[in-house]
Amino acid sequence: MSDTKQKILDTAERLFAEQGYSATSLRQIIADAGVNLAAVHYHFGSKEELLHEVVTRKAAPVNAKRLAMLDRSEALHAPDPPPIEEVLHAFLIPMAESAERNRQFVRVMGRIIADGMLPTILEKTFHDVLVRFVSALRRGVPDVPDEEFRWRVLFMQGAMAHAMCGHGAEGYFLSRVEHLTRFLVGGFRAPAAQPVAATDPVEVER
Amino acid sequence: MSDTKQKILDTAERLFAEQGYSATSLRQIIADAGVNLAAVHYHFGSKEELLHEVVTRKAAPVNAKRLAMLDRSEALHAPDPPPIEEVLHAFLIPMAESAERNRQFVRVMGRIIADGMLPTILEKTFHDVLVRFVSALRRGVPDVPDEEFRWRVLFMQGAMAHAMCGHGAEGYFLSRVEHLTRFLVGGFRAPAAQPVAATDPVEVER
DNA sequence: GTCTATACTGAGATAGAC
DNA sequence: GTCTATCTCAGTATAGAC
Repeated sequence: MSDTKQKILDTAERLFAEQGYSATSLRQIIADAGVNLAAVHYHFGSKEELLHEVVTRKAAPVNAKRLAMLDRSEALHAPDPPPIEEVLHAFLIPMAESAERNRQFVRVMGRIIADGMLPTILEKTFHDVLVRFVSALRRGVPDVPDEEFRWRVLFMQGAMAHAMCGHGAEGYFLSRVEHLTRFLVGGFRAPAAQPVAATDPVEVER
Repeated sequence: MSDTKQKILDTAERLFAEQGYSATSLRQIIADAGVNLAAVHYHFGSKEELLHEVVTRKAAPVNAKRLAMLDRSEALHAPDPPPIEEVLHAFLIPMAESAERNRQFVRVMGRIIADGMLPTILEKTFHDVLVRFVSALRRGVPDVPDEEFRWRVLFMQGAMAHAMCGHGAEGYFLSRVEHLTRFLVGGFRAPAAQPVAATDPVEVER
């Protein structure tokens, strides 16, 4: 990789982590990196593609570790599905460990979410991983109907996103994983389609 | 309210719902509304303030209904805390009903979240409501330690945010409320601070 | 008080010379 | 591959008409 490209990537990662994606202009990046503005578009095409490369460069090893942990967990319990605690751990712990080693990465991710770039980046970088983990979770809660399960996956994504960028994104990420896992396990294992509020007087009245 | 101001608000709400906040330029709004660019800054001061007024105009009655439902629920169960199912319903149902009547509002909210404007808008518009509901929830799960509870509130916010803007934001919002309530109740009532994965072989190995 | 016309600054993107 | 110059479009600010 050319020296120019490397400098752009490193500088962009630092500034995105410090200020967020939208708040960081290409002109600031190229000034700090000491390169020319057009070099960004030559090497990356656009600001969004630059962000994409910043993310994937760090996310790739995390995702590899996630899949490795999931593989082991599935092999260990085969032919039964692994308990969803383990599935969630396999997803969350590699990210948390990366966060301890490289504080900047998780901050970039948090900033992406806060900047609303999540859907674009998420689909490009995490699609394959998500598919694997969602199907593992699916096998772990066989009693939950399909539609309910799909909703719960969506709720889980929201909870994870907030967990990552929430206030105090500095502190011990591994302890946060424990909190989050307990919460998600409770949510996924909750009884499905029970008329929870059938006798709810507040609701009946409306 | 002046006709110009009204036209700007209506047009902005429609375009924000259709395209999102960042993707909608002030120039597009004023072109569609048939007013002058400077009128926006005269009446609202900035694009962000315009969004703020678009949101509060619709959110105010929703929040009022939320608090009314919570009041009734608390009075009904006093001196005991209301079950968290009812608290969550009191929060979610008014928004869902508003969504059925005015599809555009919930789409604006979803777009705000997707655009990352959530923290700013949320604090300004929903702060008081959030305080009331969080303390009601707190009383509903007395066994959960404080720190764990605070995390769960954060996870809940994330799940709610995703639930609102998630794919299929068109369909029956009220059924979505039921799915979400069950998930959140499960998460909040999950056993706290249990070493879920203490014997997790995948984790022990690291 | 309201609104119009216009100018200012900074953003991302691009064409073309070297 | 790299860089200069330029383009378009954004949000914002101001002067002044009614």
